[in-house]
Amino acid sequence: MDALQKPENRNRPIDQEMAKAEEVLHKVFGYSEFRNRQREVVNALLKHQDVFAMMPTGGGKSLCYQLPGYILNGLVLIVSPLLSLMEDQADSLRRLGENKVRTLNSMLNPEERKRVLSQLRQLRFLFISPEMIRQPRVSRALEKVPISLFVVDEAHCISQWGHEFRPDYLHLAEIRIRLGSPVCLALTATADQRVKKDIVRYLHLESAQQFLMSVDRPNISFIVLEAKNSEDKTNQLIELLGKVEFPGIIYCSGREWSEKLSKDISKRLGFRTAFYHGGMEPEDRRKIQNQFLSGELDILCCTNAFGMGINKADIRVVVHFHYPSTMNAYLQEVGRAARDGGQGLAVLLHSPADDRLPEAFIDSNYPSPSILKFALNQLDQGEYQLPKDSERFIDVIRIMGAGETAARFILEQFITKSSGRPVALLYDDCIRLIENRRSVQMKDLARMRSWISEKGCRRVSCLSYFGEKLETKPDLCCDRCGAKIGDFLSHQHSALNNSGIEVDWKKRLDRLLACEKVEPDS
DNA sequence: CGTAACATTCGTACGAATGTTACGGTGCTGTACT
Repeated sequence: MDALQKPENRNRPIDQEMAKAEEVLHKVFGYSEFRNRQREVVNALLKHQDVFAMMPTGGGKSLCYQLPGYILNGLVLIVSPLLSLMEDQADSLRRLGENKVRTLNSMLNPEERKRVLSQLRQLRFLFISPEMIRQPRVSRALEKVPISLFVVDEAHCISQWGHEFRPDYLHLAEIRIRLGSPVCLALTATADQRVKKDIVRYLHLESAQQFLMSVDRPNISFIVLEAKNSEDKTNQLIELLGKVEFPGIIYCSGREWSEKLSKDISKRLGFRTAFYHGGMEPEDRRKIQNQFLSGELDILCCTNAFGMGINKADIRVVVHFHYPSTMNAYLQEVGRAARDGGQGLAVLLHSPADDRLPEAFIDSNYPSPSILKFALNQLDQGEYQLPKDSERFIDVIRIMGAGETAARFILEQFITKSSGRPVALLYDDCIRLIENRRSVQMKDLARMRSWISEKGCRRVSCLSYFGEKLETKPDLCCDRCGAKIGDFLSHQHSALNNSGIEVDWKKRLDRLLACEKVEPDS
């Protein structure tokens, strides 16, 4: 214990608070001691200080807001990006015996929502989306209730999604002020310099205590493989997967690719595979996710839809069949490997043809100048009653050729910036904003690309981007430091005889049968 | 960039060959319809 610590809070001596925290840690959570920097985070929150914490997934982030919920007076409000994540987190609290926990989202019918809003004073934890919390009816109800802690889980979403994809993320600071500026806790596993800056800026965390653990994962090795085209990449992938340990995740940039690779791997290697992307039904996504988590799948082929909130300790390999457009996203995805402390492998397959796709994604976030001009004029002339007609507006703009994100971007700009200003000025603002944002995203993309063609140590280069220095280099660091696929040969393949045919027929049969179940048509 | 779906062109005047264009990723929400 910190016996020398000064009692900094007059009403509640801090050591007494922390003694209480220890007690809750044992009695409610059943842990004998704090892990990582949980103690410091909890201590700061109990002293009513804002906290920005960066900890690896599985490092015990949830406890940082759960525990203070049992000591502070008032509601712990947790802003969470995904419905499934909210439900999972609420369930895990219920499993601890907590019944004063609710979620507030579109899965509830109107009566259930009303009931939750009328019960706020009796609750300890409320999970909510950034979109829901921004609704006037909801924020008005929350204003009337004492909020002990304003938690933003997966806070990198502010930077990664807030500017274009989910603009409500950029309005959390306003909401926080409206709720009486409660103590704020921002949590994430991965934040590069720019993401950190955005989190601080858009949550008003300038004076927050920062507990930032290193993003370095010494037990994950980095390898980049060059390929001529996608056929070459597929072959290299199959060859690779035939050698290394699983389970593994293959990230690709298209839904169709995830399905195709899943079928190819299953056909050519007999592995238990499945695919996962945003175009699937929620039940199917849940089913596949559970199968992967419980070890019923060897390989999961997916888009970037998969992974947030996923905590599977024994993932051995993460392959990027296409590369993401930021180092932050890359490290986030790679960081899902080897949480158990065993050896992990991150392989990026690169072919020249891949280089256009990320730019196409960036561009699809914004409308063309002509569509922007047309849309703003329509809105300005009152062609649409907002918010009633917003979906009709989105549809019209999409038919003109803009993506949904681009269409919503226009609407968001109009709603937040138009009041009483000439539409021409708003147009100029939008053009300037688009240029700025595009250049920021292109810089991130350029950084990602330069990492791929990096001649020096990939770990050193990656860490420097996150503002860190490499302390000690692991033996199997990266391809530039001499690591090769051959260093990661699976023990499971010692069961292969010289002809390459697996001897363990029972295992092989199990796998083939499982494939039938996952993909009945192949 | 690569692919697929559609359009145009050629001559085998209705099916094959070639040309053009659109698309690619992440999720919340409310409301009106079946």
